[in-house]
Amino acid sequence: MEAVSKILELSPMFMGLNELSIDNLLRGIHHQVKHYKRGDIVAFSGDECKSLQIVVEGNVKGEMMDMAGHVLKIEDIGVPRPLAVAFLFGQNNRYPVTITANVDTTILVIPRQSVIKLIQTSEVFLTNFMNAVSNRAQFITKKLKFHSFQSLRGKLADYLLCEAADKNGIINLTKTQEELAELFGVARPSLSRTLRELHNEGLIKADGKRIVIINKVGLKECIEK
Amino acid sequence: MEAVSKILELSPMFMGLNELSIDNLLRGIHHQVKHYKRGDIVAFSGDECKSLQIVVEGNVKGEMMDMAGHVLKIEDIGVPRPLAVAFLFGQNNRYPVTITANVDTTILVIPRQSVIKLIQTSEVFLTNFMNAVSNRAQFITKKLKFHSFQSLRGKLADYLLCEAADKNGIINLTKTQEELAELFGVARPSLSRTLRELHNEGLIKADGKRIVIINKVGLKECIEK
DNA sequence: CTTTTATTGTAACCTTTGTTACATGGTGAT
DNA sequence: ATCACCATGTAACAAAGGTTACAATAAAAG
Repeated sequence: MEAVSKILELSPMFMGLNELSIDNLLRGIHHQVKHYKRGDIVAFSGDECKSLQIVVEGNVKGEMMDMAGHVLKIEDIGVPRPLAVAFLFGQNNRYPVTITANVDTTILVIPRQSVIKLIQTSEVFLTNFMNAVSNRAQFITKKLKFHSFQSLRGKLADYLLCEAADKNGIINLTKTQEELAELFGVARPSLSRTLRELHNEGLIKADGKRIVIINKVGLKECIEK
Repeated sequence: MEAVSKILELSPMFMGLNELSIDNLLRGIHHQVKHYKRGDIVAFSGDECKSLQIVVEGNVKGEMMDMAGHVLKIEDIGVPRPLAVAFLFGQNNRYPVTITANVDTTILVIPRQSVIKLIQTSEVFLTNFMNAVSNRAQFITKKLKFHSFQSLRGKLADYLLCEAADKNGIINLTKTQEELAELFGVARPSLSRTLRELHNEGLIKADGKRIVIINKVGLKECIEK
């Protein structure tokens, strides 16, 4: 716990403030620290969002899901990033995603009222907060575009090219196909099939987790810009 | 022009302030008024977003599009709503959509620097701005969910049920099928087909622009919650 | 009241992705 | 080594939606 403000120094919420100032700020407001075990649900989609939460240890994932069990993974959030920044104010203060701890995780919880106090007290925090909310909107907008216009082939090409950037075309997948499929919002066999197609067409060489990009230009052409 | 602050009184950006205070605020900052003719492009997707814009007359639409000419309409924005609130700060200050004037339109333009000044000067404006950015993020999140999980059938059912709410099941479509298709991000004949299917299945009675909901419960079951 | 243009209906066919099911292969625990 | 458990590969088939093309209407313009 003693190291929390040290960690927060690097957080989008507190960047630009030094450890001491952060300590002082935190001392003036209500806040608590919560611990979660791997697999614990931090927040359910639809829950009311009453506090700003900052991951100070471990990491969590946020995913949307429907009744039929379809999952769309939005992102992983690790140290020292905030959760649900864009759902603390405005008119719909409910988590749009379910937040699950990927590993044992510690989260700093700052209630809305205290966030307001922080905003009023620290101009730096205000600026950070505003930027963070804007960044969220921009991030989600990018997702919307990605999922609305990109075919599975395009999504995969885009992903592979990103992963391979400055690693001269060699990728070692860290995610399972199941995870990737959720990230793209598709069924796992579909992903597997498309991967195979890219392979058969000679654009990539896929062998388990190891993927080598053979034809970068061709792969780029798969992305519908 | 004399009426601008009167209009702004009702804007999400200035609500809670009276005409006089708004006048005073505006007098202290740089701003301009721009006029657009019906069909004019107010901003291209990808343009840098350097100013807050508020529609004071007419209305505009925002839509995403890809190279292949596919269009996803995001929304119409009319008096006295702001444009691009979430893209003024944060790291990616570029319009994610192309903004087009639906009719002759007048827009109040407030450069970023002046917005910062407004935020610093008026606590009400600050609160409004923060809420507006949050609302944007929430709105886009809802869209993402809608497009990711809902089949065309579901989108249509959802739309019809919303349109018919408190009009006891009778809808007079104001949009053309072309427009609806863009709103749902699908091809026009697909929309037409699905409409016909719902009709044939006895869930609705569709005759041109006039649609009557026959089986509300059945229609609700089309929505994948 | 025509003529023109925009909107709607619809069919045939194609492509993408989902669904289900099962085989294969790796990996860690006992 | 053996078992249990994932992750992966893959095939057959189904479903959703896109594409193209054209006919039938409706609406606006003259």
